[in-house]
Amino acid sequence: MAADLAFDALADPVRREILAVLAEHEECSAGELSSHIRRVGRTAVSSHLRVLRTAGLVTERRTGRFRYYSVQSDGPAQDVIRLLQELFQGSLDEARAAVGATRPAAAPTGG
Amino acid sequence: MAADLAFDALADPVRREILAVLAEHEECSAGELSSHIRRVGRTAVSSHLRVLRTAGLVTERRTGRFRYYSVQSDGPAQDVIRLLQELFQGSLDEARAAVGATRPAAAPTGG
DNA sequence: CCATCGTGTCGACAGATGCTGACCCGTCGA
DNA sequence: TCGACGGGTCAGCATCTGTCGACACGATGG
Repeated sequence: MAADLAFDALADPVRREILAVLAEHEECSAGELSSHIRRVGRTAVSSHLRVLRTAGLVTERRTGRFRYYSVQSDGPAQDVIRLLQELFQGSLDEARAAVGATRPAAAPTGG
Repeated sequence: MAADLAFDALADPVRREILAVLAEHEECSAGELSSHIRRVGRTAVSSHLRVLRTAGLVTERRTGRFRYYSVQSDGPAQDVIRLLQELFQGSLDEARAAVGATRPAAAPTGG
């Protein structure tokens, strides 16, 4: 299950920090990211970025010699959230129906 | 943040399996749990149970020489779900209002 | 009281993971 | 073409974590 990779990727605090930075700035280059994440070096950030990409939690956009990363909301991330809701809010059908939008990709909303 | 422990606890597939069993059976003794989780021994299950308890994802109820475990939906589990929604569905105000009881970013109880 | 059962905990070991410095590749500017 | 810069990858090292076997402890039953 793709969610496996995602859960694993989300377990690391540095990776969650990267995700948080990305969530705020919409899009960041690898260098910008490592500037924000001062607790570890550029190499480490690069490694984490790879893990996040493999897990399908972020997407990469290459432009010239820069690589811009951004959060990928649809896909594994949604699987994780849904799985968690099933586990901890097992009878939240109503809530899920209410939020409706929790549907994965295939939506007209550009990503 | 309490969610840190929870994220860490959720990263292990065996622990997620334990949670899944608990979600289905409502409540299980340690022995029952290790019967369902055949992939690892009783000792390992016990260790995982400790991690899950420390993370606040399950609760223990002692009766005689048995210990019954069950999912603890409120607490860290909700923090995790909320954090994930902020990260990946940043503008889910409507959804949060629908499921109710959730506060917007601004970090609630300092923790 | 003693045997047995249900469980948690300890010590040891193997495999996984994160961090860093060094190195290689591709792009941009002179 | 050459140098500078952005950025990924590799090898090495320290540490963490999962798993198991053995053992300790409280509870139940004869």
